[in-house]
Amino acid sequence: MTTGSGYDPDEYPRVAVTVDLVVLTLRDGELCVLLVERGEEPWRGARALPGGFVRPDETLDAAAARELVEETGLRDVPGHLEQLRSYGDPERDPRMRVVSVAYLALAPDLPEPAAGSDAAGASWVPVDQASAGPLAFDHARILADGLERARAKLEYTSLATAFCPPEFTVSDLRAVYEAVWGRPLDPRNFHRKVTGTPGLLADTGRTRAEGRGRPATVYRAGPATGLHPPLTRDG
Amino acid sequence: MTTGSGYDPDEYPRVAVTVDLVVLTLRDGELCVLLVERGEEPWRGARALPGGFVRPDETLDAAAARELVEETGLRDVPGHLEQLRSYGDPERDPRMRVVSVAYLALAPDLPEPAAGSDAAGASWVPVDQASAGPLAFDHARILADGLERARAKLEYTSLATAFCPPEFTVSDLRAVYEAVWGRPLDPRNFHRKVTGTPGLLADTGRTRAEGRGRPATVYRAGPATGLHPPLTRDG
DNA sequence: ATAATAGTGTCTTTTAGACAATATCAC
DNA sequence: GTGATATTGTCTAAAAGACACTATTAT
Repeated sequence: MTTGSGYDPDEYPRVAVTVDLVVLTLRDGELCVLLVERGEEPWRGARALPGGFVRPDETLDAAAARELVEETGLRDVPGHLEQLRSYGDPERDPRMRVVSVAYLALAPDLPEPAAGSDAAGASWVPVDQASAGPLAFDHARILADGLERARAKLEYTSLATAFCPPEFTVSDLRAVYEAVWGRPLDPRNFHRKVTGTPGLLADTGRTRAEGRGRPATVYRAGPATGLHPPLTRDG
Repeated sequence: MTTGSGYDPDEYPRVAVTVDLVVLTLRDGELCVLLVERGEEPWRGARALPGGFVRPDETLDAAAARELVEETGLRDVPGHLEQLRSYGDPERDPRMRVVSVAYLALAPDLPEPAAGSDAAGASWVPVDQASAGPLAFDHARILADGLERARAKLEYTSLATAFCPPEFTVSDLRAVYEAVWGRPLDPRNFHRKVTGTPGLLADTGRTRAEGRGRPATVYRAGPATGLHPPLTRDG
């Protein structure tokens, strides 16, 4: 907005603004996205990203945070939430002009949305399956953009810790990278890398035994937000 | 958009959607941004980013491209145009709820907008000055986000060539990096780096003498879009 | 003991960055 | 010639990636 000559709100076309969410989590070492099943036309029965209208006095970030809480059925969703990009092709929704501001959320392993709650109908779907099957509207494109953003940001930020619970081991963190990037990493080089990045990990002084093998040191996320130098996914 | 139960368009608040442009160019080796002076309230007399309403049957990208042409007064604007992010705080425009989808445009040295044209009132302002002085609405924030995006993308993409005319020398390209990052780079290491990146530069076989010194080889932008490995600005 | 996972050390290759040296122009 | 810019080469330090090796657990 703008230079333009005076305008009357009524001159301008009605546009609806929504937020759509790409919510990613790790379940059993697999990267999953939260999808809902549409109960009505258009795209009745198809899977879609969760989302909804932005309310009159709400910021875009607040609308995304509200939808995230509503659709997961959790009071407080830990992790990370950031704006992804906006989608506004005139024909993306056949009912009216809808501009959607998409958000990317990353969360640690969350429970399956409860059947009785508002979040019923939402479920975690492995991203490979979600990307293959059809999705409502332009949500396949939004999901692809969200995945690419997540994959890229793991390279040069500490974002992977958003997929972990408050306390985690280096192996937990490596499992995040392997799931998001879809390829195995060398445990020894990975360990040296992340423990050698100042401020990334805060040692709790404790260890945790997970079945066989030497117990792993337990860390919390440190204050660092960037990775210098970055981890690389191409290799 | 989503899951929700049926809705009537009239239930939802009227929202205006605009595009705002952060148009960057190099003038005399200085990074400049295109600003307009507002002729009316609110923010009458203040400088603002160019922008305008998205038309009913227009994609967001098309609206941004149209505004770019209108505000520069050029038929065809070379360079690069990409979506930056959206801004939708309820109070960002006192007149009504306005969600702005910001775009980032990078262009080679463009002429001063002609006084008689539609683009009159627009002018190129050095970014240091634009960032310092007040801007209308939340445009200071949008400008800062655009600059950060441009600075970051020079590291790992071939975007710098968008600031150059179709044919350019390695020195021209280096001048882009130095202007955008605001720091000098070693000409020798820079030369080795960019000429050694496959697909970044296409040799025209010609050279060009610019005053004193050995004539430089003239290149065109090659097919490569990414830089592997990246150039680094912290270094 | 054996298998499994955690963590350390070592080596090679690649790259960044500093900077010497050479090439080709204007003057 | 001198001075300026372009381009190539050389050296050092840092980092990536491969992988041997040690540490600590369960069985």
